[in-house]
Amino acid sequence: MSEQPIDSKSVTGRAFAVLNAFDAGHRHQTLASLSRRSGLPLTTTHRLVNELVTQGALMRTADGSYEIGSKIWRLGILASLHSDLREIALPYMEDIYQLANDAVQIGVLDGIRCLIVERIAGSRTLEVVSKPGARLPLHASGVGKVLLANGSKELQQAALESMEKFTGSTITDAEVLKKQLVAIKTQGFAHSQEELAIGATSLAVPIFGYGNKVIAALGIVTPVANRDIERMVSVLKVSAAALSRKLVINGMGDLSQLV
Amino acid sequence: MSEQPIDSKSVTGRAFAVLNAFDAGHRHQTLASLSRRSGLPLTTTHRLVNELVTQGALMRTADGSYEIGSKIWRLGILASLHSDLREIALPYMEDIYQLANDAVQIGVLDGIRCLIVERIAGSRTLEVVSKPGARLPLHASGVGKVLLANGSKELQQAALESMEKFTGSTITDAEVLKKQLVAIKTQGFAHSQEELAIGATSLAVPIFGYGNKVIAALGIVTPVANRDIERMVSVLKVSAAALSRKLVINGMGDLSQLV
DNA sequence: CGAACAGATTCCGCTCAGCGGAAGGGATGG
DNA sequence: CCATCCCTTCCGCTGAGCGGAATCTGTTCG
Repeated sequence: MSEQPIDSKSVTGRAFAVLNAFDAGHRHQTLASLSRRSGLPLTTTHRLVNELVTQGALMRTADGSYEIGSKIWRLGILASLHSDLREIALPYMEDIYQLANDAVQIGVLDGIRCLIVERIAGSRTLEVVSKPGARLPLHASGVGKVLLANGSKELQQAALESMEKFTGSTITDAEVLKKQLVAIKTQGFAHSQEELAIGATSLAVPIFGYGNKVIAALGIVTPVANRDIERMVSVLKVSAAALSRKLVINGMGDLSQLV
Repeated sequence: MSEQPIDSKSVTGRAFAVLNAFDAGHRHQTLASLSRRSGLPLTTTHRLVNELVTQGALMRTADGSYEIGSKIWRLGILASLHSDLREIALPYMEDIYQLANDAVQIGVLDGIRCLIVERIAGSRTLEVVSKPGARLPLHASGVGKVLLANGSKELQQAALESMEKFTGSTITDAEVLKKQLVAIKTQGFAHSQEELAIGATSLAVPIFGYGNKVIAALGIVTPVANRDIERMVSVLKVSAAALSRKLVINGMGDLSQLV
């Protein structure tokens, strides 16, 4: 919520302080707002913003506010995190979607959160809780749990220390979660029932890279929990296995693109 | 191909000169390559690149080369060009995909090209000719023709002057194309048969914004031309109409996000 | 195996681009 | 009509950024 800890030393640092003022909840901002959120003097912000606009990194909308420009978007899709994964994974995700008609998503580890890198959903699927770019908590989402269960000791410890409560079903007891993580690792899938949002149940399985290291998680989100879990887990596992193989073949078995 | 015309005046200008050195064909680059393509001295590039890496705008891969970092990607998906359109359009695209099983894509006008902003395709659809971020020629693609047919006189003139030949079927005669554009505008759909790539036929219809202004194009790409065109055009038109309405309702009837 | 090359990195003194306080417009609204 | 908020322009000071030169590393030749 508050000011970002920026190093306003270099110009690029300042420029990115401005850009970092944008997030999912602040996609349109006024100059003054950018100044406040970036912690930079208004005049400096003004100059930087103008420069960023001429570069196409920012856009001025009709109402005078600013938003991220198409240049940044076009650069962003070149990031292998997105580009490579998407190209390879989307077809498999489509196939799952055809079967399940639920939202299908892929997440990777990003700090102690799960970054949703790709997601598809039709018009009949439930409201979006997690769009691409969203960073879900590890302890309260299907994809998050998969990554957590296969993560390092340090990661687990860090995650277990900060378990925010989202719904009545959110697990906040470290011991309970620990047991679940063990089960998830042995059974090969995670289940989250309204732990992040009411009315959203999710199922997720790991995606493997080089040396069978877990590099991402593939999951679905269902409005209600009345699905045949066994069957869906099988479907997910089959897809994940095929996807894993393809990723490794295409030299993408690493994906250490975590900020 | 050659050096970009950059204004290396401001630091941001230089920084973006470096970033602009990346494109779909140059996703991984060495420092020297970046220096060459950006037109900046090696030392300067070196310093800028290091700063961009600390900002998370660039990433250094295992082999020492650089690529676009996740920070840029995360910022990019905040661009309304992507975010808004995607959120609203994807469900409709899914529905079309379910019916047709062909690649479905949406493009907007970007200079004298058609920028693919969203695209979905399953594992059984044909090889990717146009991923998101791709900039297709207006005269040789379904979506492009739709935008061109509904574009300004100036746009048409500019486009008609630079008609590159891609396949044997690519239209390069301005008069022939002009006639087609008239037909496209009256009939409300465009058809392109192997004009951009062999084995790729596309069908596209306009998406309307405020005041029935054409703001984007919705199209499908089929491996072969043996489809029932009439039927698919109907499906596309129905979806485009619903999508158009929804876009206007959600205040996105403008989309003048063209570089 | 040493020469020649291409890329990456560190160093450093000069200078001009960037800085931001101050002041001057517009809007909105009480 | 004054108060408040946001945006924009102006301008003199200064240190951040600049890039040539030198060094280091790894690769490809004859």
